[in-house]
Amino acid sequence: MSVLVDDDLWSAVGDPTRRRMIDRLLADGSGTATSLAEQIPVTRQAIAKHLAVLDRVGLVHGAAAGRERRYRVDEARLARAVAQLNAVGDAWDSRMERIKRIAETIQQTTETKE
Amino acid sequence: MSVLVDDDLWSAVGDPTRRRMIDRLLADGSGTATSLAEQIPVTRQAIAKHLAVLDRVGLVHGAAAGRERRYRVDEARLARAVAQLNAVGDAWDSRMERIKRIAETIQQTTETKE
DNA sequence: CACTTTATGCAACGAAAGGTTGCACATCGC
DNA sequence: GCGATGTGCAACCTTTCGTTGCATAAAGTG
Repeated sequence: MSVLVDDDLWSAVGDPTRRRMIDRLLADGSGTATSLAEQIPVTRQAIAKHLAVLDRVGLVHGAAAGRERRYRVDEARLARAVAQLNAVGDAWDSRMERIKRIAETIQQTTETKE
Repeated sequence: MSVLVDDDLWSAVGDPTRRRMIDRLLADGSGTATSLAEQIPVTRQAIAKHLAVLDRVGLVHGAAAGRERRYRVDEARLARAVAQLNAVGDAWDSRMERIKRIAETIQQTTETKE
C-alpha cells in the first residue's frame, strides 16, 4: 500500500531551506526575500528562487507592496501538505507494528486500512 | 521556534523515488536493486544510488547474499524519521490554530491505494 | 529636485543530485 | 564450461540549489 501524495507539494517542503522559510513566515506572519535572507544563511537570490517554487505549488502567495514584495503562507495549502506528511508517516507506521514501542514520540494510533 | 530536524534524514525521505523504495521494502520485507527497479519506473543504477543514500543515513542496511545484495529497512531509524515528520507537522499545525478544521477536511480527501 | 539607500529582478555560472547508457565482473544453474 | 542473472563503476546529461554581478524601481533625505 502506497500513499497517494502530491510529489510537488512534498518536494517543496522537502528542502531544508524552504522548510526554514516556512517556519519564519509562520512565525512572523509574512516576509520578503530580503527579510528572510537576513534570518537564513543563504543569499537573497536563493531565497527568491525558493519563494518562486513555494509560490508555484501554492504554499505561499506574494503581493507587491510599494517597492517590496511581501509573501504570506497559504495556510490551507500548508495544512494539506501537513496532512500528507501525516498520511505517509501513518502508512509507514502501520507497516512497522512491532516497533511502535520504540517510537514513543508517536502516540497517535493509526487505523489506516491495508 | 523551529523544530530540530535531521536534514539528512528528512531529505532522504523527501525524494519521491526513495519514498516509493521504502514503501516497497516495507511491503516485501526486503529487496534488491534489481527487484526494486522492476517495481519502480527508474533504472537499476538509479535505484542503486538511492539505496546508497538511504544506507548512508541508516534508513536501510544492505547485506551481501551470494551474488545479490539484499536491503532491509531499519525500522528504528524509519520510526525516527516518521517522528520528525510528525514533529514538523505538529509545529506548523500549532502555528495555524484557526485552520485546524480545514486540515481535518483535507485529511479525509487523502486517499490510499495498493 | 537630485542623490543615496533599499528591495527586486535578471543572467551567467558552478557544484551537486537524480537520471540515463554502456561495459566489466562475479556468481548461480545447468 | 557456459549462459543467464545481479552488481559495480564510469561517463554523461539535465535539473536544482547556490553563488556573484549588475541593472532597475521605489523610498527617503538634503
